[in-house]
Amino acid sequence: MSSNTTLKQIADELGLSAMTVSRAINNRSNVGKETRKRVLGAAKRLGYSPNHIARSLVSKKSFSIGVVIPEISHSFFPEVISGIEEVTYGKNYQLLLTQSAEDYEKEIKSIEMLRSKRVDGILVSCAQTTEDFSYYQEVIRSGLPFVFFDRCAEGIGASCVSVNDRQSSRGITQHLIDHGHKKIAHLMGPSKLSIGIERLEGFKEALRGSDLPINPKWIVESGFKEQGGYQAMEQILSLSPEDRPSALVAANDPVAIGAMEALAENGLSIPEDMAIVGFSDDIRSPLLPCPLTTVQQPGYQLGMKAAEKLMNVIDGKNGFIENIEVLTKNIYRASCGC
Amino acid sequence: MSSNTTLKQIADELGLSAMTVSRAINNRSNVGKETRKRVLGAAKRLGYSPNHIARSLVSKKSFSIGVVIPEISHSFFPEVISGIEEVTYGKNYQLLLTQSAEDYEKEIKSIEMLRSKRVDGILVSCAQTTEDFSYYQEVIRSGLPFVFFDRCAEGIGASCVSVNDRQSSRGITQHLIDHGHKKIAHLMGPSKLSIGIERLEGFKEALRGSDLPINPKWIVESGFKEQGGYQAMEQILSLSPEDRPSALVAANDPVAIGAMEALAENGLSIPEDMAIVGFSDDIRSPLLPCPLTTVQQPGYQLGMKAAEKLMNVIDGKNGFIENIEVLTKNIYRASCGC
DNA sequence: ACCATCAGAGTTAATGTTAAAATAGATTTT
DNA sequence: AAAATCTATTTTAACATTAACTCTGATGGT
Repeated sequence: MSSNTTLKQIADELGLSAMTVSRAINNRSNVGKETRKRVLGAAKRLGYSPNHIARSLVSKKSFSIGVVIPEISHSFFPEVISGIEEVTYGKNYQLLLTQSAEDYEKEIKSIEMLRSKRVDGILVSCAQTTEDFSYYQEVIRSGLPFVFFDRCAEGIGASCVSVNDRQSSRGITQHLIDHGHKKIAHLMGPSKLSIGIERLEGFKEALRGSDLPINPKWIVESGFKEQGGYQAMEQILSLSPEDRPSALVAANDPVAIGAMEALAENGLSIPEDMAIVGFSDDIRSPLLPCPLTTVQQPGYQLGMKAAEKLMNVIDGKNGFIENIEVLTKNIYRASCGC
Repeated sequence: MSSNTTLKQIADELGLSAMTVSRAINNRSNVGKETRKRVLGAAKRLGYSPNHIARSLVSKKSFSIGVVIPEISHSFFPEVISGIEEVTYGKNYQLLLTQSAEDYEKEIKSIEMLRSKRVDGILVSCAQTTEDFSYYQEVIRSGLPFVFFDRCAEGIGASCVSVNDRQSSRGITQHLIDHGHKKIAHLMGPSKLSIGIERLEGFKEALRGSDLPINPKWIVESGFKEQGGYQAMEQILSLSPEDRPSALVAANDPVAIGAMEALAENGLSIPEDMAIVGFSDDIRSPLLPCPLTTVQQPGYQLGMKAAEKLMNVIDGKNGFIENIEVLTKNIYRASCGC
């Protein structure tokens, strides 16, 4: 931190007390007109910048909020961050952004540091590898405002803002059923995260609703990235042809894209040999060789809702624990057979 | 900020002074073995989290650095942020991320707040609309470590990390010339930013090098977004057919994509009626109806270099002002005629 | 002429932490 | 046995700001 002008320096220069200078600069009452003018002049001349750190120490308010995300360069998260920023900027908060890189250890270390920096609240989207939520619980119990978004841990005392995963998953699966598919697979997300569980449940609900078989061999954990999708698809393709599904619900678009690569390498065509639907409407999805049918998640809106909820918790108004769902929209392209 | 355990509380509980507790927790010398054990135990039990704000006030070091970018959801910037994070995380710094939304006012307000929060340094990529650099100069003069990346203001006393814009622009323009084009247009970036100027200069150098005409009507300012590209293209298409260029160098890929839309709407085909090259290798570029030839910018690497330079300035080692260039790579696809 | 009121200041103390100096007791050196 | 050294600890002050109180002199009403 570079050397900076202080209130005291301005005060000495003008023969005033620090308190009067503070009052003048913060536009409080009980400062003479002429005095205020002199103070503001000196502040400008000396390039005064109020020391927010000292201010925070006194006020116990940092006007920073921590944001923990798994990967910045996954097109969905920048959208969410934009939404968060939109809300927090309006309330004069700034974002301390940390990336977990899908690594639980790094996630914990980041949260610990954010807490140490006395952020006024934290927004977290869990890493793929997160399975132990005890540290979260400790933080939440300490009273630090805490809201999950997109990838949530449920039942540990924090609100969660996500899309209506179960319903959306059921809906997009139903769409494949409507196309006449009876053998449908699911490349599922991490089984410890709500998002993984909910999408799986929605998938199962749709199958059950149409009395279709739920084949455990057709449910493969794939994570959230292209490579996971590729590997999961290979696993499914290793089944004998008559044992193979005819359609596939992927945990998200990157996974679907990975799966498509595996199919292409095996000379199979979409949607004839295998219909595919994704989740998240990646920026690439409409441009793929076979454009991907998917569930559009309003990332920007989700970010806004999460930030609004956190602001409410911080302000102590409507800070109760709740699950907020943002509604998705199906985008029908060619990969489902439409 | 939620109520938190303090050193003093731990000290009182154990009948020690705050200083001893501080030393125990920070693993300093001159603390008895047994005492240290008791302190660490109590700290854990009480859920102690060191108050980084108080620490910063004393040490004049916040271990936060400010990052100001124009748009988070432009695929290039998340890459850069990842690179920055990679470097800063290793040195225990965290990122205060702010988005200017291409708005100069917001940019200034953000920097002012970052300065107030006493970040240890600032990384800035200028907004499109930034034309007045006097506030930057004031900040730089105040001694706050400051590094520009990607979109720089030159000659105002700060280092700049960018790609070799001029050379790259010359190279990709040359490629169009090699394809036999003689009438080449340029949709240029903002004329106040180094990136806009350098790419224009590189473009001109290539034309001059082959004794081709530089037609002012074929140089249109387009900003950095799809819409700007669309509008600029329309302007060029309003020229009489014999007055039109046969090829186009866009300021970046989004601009090229906007231009392609305008061409498609006018029933013109790429690359037959108009060859196009872009800049930045957007994630969409390989997937376009006519895949876009472009210049790949190593965003992650650029972010790393920028962060490393800033760390050096902060540490006072090799903090001299310099322009660092990260090298690009041409990606040849169909849009140039290849 | 007296008291109440009020604007425009100043003073003190507090925020949580750490650097630097001081102290007390034990151990070693001379 | 006195002096020097060392270890474990406490004390004091400082970081920049602000809340809460206090002080001073002017104004105004009776």
